[in-house]
Amino acid sequence: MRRSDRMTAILDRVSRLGTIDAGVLAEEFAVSAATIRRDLQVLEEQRLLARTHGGAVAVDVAYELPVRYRGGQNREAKALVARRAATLLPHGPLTLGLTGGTTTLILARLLAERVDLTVVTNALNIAAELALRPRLKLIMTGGVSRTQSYELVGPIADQALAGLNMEIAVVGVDGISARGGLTTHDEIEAHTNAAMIRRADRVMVVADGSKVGRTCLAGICAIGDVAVLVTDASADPGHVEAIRRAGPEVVIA
Amino acid sequence: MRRSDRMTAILDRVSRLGTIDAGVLAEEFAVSAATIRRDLQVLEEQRLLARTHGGAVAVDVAYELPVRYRGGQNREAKALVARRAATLLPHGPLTLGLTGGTTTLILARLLAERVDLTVVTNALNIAAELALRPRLKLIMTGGVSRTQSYELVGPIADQALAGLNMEIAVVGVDGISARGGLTTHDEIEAHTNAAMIRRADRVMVVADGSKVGRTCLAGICAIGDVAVLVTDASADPGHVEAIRRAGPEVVIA
DNA sequence: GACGCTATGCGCGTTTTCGTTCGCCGGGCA
DNA sequence: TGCCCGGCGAACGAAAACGCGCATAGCGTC
Repeated sequence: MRRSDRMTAILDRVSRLGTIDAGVLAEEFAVSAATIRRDLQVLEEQRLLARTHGGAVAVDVAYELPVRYRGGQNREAKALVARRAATLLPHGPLTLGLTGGTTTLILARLLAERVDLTVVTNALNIAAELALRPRLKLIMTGGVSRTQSYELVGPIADQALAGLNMEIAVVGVDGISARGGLTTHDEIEAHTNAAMIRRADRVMVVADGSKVGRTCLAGICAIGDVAVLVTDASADPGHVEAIRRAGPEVVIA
Repeated sequence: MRRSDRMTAILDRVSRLGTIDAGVLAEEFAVSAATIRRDLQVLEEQRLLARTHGGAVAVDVAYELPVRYRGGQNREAKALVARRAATLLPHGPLTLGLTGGTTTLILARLLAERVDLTVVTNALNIAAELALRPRLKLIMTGGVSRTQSYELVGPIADQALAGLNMEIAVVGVDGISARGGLTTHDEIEAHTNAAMIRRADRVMVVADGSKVGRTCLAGICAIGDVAVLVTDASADPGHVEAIRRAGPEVVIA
């Protein structure tokens, strides 16, 4: 197993369990304790976790991962969710809103060949992907670029959204739960996502199982505003049931 | 198997799995590790993935958009003009507007490492190029995407620009002449470019010699609104002289 | 057939990674 | 107090991966 994969796995574990033991990690990855110590040191330098005697603990707020360690996380799950979400979209002319996120990006790629489609997005990577396709109409909100997530946010984005109406908004979130509603790591991003949701007739949330039941720093909207949640089988059944009772239809990809 | 096929396969894998191992790829495609490394290097240069030790991980933005319009034409001249234009920009904090165009794109790349820089642009390819640079602030106008030029235009763009002020606007045009002023082939694009010019203290036009003296369909603004024109030695001296008399300083790269 | 270009494989020196070993520190225990 | 012991940091060496230069082979053009 390569270093970057090991780092990803460590981050995944520490964010799920809250605390990890260096000895256990060494055994599990079949590497020496020194290697684990070096890994933890690097991750601590990047403020992705905090070291303790004998292991490490998660930092308070979930952190946005640098690209090199974000790579594989739940990639297949995201692709699965995106494909399922694509099948749920109606045929024929459609105006669609897309927020930023890996899952929405994959969905955008799947939609690239559709005709009669108008896409509104505040995500630069999605726009870059769709700008090549002459068959669909692409509208970007403006705004200030966030380097971590390629999203455009702020008053310019909000103002642009205020003048648009979408039939369906597909929203990628960092957390969704019955109690916390939709949440994300960044409060400005949350505000812009909320602005898009307000202009949409229906809200579809795409989130791989790791996001279900999680609550992050910034709230976007209440769970009742969501029409459909598309997730995968790794989602905790208890949380899924709670969300279902709160209103949204839940589709397991 | 040809190189391009291999590259495509690599991209497909990395986008599905999120992470790949160079050794596995070499074995699977029956080529040497050196070849795989070269492939990965090319793909990384195009920002289609990120290399790690022993392999690569997926990234979420494909930011090298193919050039749609007269890509190769006057390429050296455009690069020359862009480099000269970059030297004319003041040091220190600066708020800069950039319209779409090949020359402005090259200029954007030259500015990528600067600090204390705020860039306002309506060009998707420029934004995609700059989005990853954490040192500079990037603001996009929104708007409807034009597939030919990657520019965002229309009322959303105009509205976004109305709330911004730039010290310098760098404008790429299809034609500039003493009589016709600044012109371009598309009237909607012209309108948005004019909106940006109105919000700028100074206007700098970058245009290779073939544009000088030419007048195109849609007018952007009068020649008197331009502070500086940067062009190259292939520009017709008569037209240059006429422009100089009309007001703008003319710099030959 | 000669040529120029590109892709590929190989060899070599360099860098990165990882395991091992050593000494240090702090806590528990006789 | 003296001893042991687990975890930590630093240093060294081996192995793997890397970058670079060079030679070769395929391919299209003239």
